[in-house]
Amino acid sequence: MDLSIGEVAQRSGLSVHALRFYEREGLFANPVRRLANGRRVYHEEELEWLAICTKLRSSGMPLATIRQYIELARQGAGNEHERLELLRRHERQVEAQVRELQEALDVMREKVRIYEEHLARGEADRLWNPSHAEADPGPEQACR
Amino acid sequence: MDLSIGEVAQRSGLSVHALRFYEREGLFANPVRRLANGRRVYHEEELEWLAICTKLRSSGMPLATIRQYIELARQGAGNEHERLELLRRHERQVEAQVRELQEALDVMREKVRIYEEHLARGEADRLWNPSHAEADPGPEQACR
DNA sequence: CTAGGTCCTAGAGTCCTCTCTAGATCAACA
DNA sequence: TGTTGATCTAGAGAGGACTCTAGGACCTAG
Repeated sequence: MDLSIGEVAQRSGLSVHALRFYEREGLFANPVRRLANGRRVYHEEELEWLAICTKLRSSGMPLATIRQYIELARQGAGNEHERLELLRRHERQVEAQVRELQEALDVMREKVRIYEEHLARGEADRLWNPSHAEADPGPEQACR
Repeated sequence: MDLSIGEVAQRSGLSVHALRFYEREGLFANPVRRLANGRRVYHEEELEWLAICTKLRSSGMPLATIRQYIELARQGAGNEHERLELLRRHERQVEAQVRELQEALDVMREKVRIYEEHLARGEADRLWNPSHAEADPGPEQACR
C-alpha cells in the first residue's frame, strides 16, 4: 500500500521537510517513486529503512556516513566487508561515547552529592562562590 | 602561577579561539584578568572550571546551560536548589541518552551479526540489495 | 633592526542538520 | 465555484559551537 510523504512523516517521526532533505542528500537506496502528478509515493520498505536511519542518527552517525552505507548497499553484493567495517567502526565510536557519558555522569553525580550534603547540613553558604573564592575557598573549593 | 591563553589552550585541550569565545559567551565566573598590555592571565582555578566545562560539554550540555549554571554560582549563596535541579535535569538527560545509545548499539550489533553470519556462510549475495529488493527479497530482507 | 611568535579585537565563515518561505499545482469537499 | 489542505521546487534562514581572517601591538632572539 502506498504512502504519501505526509503519512511517512507521521509514521517515521521525521518532518516532510526532512524527508525531502534526506532524499536530496541521497539517503534512499532507490530514487523515491512518484505519481503522475509528481507526488512522492513511499512503501513499507522505505519506512523500515527510515527507522534504521533514525536509530543510526540518534547514535550520532552523520548523514554522510549513512549515505556511504547506502551507497555500498546500492552497489550490490561484493562489498559486505566494507559495510560491516563501517558498522563496526560506528559501533566502537558509540561505545566510546557511552563511556564518555558515564564519566560525565560520575562527575555530575559527585557534584549533586556534594550539593545535597551541604544543603542537608544547612551549610550551603560554605560552597564555592566565585566572588569570594580567594578570600575563603573553604573546604569545598572544588564545588562549583 | 600565571598562565597565558596559549598555555591554557594546551592544558585544557580547547583552542585559544574557543577560550576567547567562551569568555565572550560569559562562561567564566569572573571576568578574565588582564596584564597591563591587555593579555589574558589565567590561573589553576580557571583550568579546573574548564575541565568541568569540557566534561559537561562532552555529555552534550549546551553552552547556554553552562552559562545558566555559572550565572547562578556567580549570584552567590541562596540558589543551591536551582543549581542542584539544573544538574539533576541534565543527569536525567544523559541517562536517557545512554539508553538511546544502548538501543542503537543493539540494532547495530544485530546487523553486524547477520552480516558476519552470511559472510561466514559465503552467502553474502543473498543479503538485501536495493536493486533487486523486489525481484528476490530472500530470507534476509531486513538486512541492509 | 628585523623576523618570528604570541597576543589583541571585531567580525566573517564553516559545518551540520534541518526548518521555513514563496509561489505554484492539484484534489476533494461544501 | 471557491476554499481548504496536501504537495511540489528552489532556495533562504536558523542554531550551535566553533574556527578563521584581517589588521595591529608587543616581545625576544639573532
